[in-house]
Amino acid sequence: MGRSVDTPIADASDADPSETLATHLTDRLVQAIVSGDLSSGEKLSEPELANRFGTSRGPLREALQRLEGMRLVERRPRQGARVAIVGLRELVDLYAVREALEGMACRLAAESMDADEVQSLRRLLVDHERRPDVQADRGYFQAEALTDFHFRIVQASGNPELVAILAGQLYHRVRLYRYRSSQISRRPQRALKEHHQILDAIESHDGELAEILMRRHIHAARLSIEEQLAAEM
Amino acid sequence: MGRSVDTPIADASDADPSETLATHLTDRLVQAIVSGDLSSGEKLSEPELANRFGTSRGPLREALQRLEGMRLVERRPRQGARVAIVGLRELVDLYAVREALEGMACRLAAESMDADEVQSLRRLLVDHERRPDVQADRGYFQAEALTDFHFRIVQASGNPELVAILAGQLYHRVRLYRYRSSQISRRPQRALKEHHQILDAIESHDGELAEILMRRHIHAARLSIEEQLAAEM
DNA sequence: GACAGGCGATGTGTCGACAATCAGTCTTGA
DNA sequence: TCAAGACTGATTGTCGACACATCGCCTGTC
Repeated sequence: MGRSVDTPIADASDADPSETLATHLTDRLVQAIVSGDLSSGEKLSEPELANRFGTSRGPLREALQRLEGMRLVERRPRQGARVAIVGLRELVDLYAVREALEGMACRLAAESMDADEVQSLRRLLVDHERRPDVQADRGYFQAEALTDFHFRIVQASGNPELVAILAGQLYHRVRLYRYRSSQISRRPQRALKEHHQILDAIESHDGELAEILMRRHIHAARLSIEEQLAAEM
Repeated sequence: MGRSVDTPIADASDADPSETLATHLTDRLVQAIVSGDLSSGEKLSEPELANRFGTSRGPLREALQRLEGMRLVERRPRQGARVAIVGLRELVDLYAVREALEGMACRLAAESMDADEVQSLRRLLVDHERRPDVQADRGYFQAEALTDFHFRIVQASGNPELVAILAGQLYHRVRLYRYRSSQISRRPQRALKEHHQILDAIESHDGELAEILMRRHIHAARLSIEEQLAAEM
């Protein structure tokens, strides 16, 4: 299937051994969406995107299909695809689900995590502490930091169904929130401290406490969002 | 919410008004899978299925993609698609997630459900009571019954993210369990009674109690599954 | 001046075709 | 006899093309 050599778009690295074009496109589209390159609610034209990424509409359609599965885009039968809109209202619902799910994950993690893993997570938190934005007491939670700590706890839960739901779609949607600048995370120092407390509970294998702390941690963030939502109206 | 209200669809049988071939295929494949027509772990050949359903590989591929999103099939890059395998082990994890999520849904439903909806649900339970398999004290929970009661409570939660997760994928996977004959539901009469109790709590807007009862309800089922899993080994 | 209806252009849904890859079988050598 | 390698057949990933629906614009009429 002669991939023309003159395609200007320099794909990260072609000759995908176990990856397919659609997988690559999916990743790049996710990146483009959460980074804001494709803005919320924007119409996604298949021919244009296909041309932009140097492929045909086939793989691109498949990628869009996957994004729809992650609920990052919404497709209407003959109207095309649009980037999903995640506003404060949706974020509140998302955090409510996170509260239930991550609370559960945290309890499971506390029951099964070994000392090495706890050590590794502790180092992660120490790393976070040193970041300049945290030192300035703002901006901690966004981007990878959220994913890092929470994601690793979720993975440590040992429940693949749970991991699939949270890491497979919920987190993507959370990242899609368009104004994810400063609102979500109130007081980074505070959040970081809570992370330490959660890890303490995990370290002592106190599942019940770990769950309570994680729920409270997320609940606080949710309240902060709700407050902001109320102020907005 | 976002459903279009202005489409006065009189008859939506053939001549797809707002449906596409891929959606039809998705429904039929889901049906074929949960009904056991396509057995667990079976290899799904694209040409064969396309021929069988009278379409080309394009829409079929899209349908498979969606089934992968529901985690009803697993696709490996160049190896094709297989029907997912949901055994007792996976079922246990699934029920653990259900416990957390439906408990939450039940609390929300209790807080927001009005008298009419409660009435309607009560009628549903009375209907279930009259079914012969329930009278014989076996077989209650399977198939639509599960979907009916639980699904409607989930919908009443008013949290679209929650609905998407549970109704959009988790329930499909639960239905995929291959030996869903008698094991899951222990004592239908008992389960039915619990359903009534849950509804009672919802009726009196006691969210906390409703959540506890629902969690206990699902937890009992999970314990039953775990027991069976232990016995199997 | 505003609204309804027609017209063109773009886009989506669907199809068939081709190249690379994978699974299974057969052959060949030790 | 068994193992390794080559071959054949089928299947997947990808592409380009075509019909119909949808969107936006223009025109004509009230």
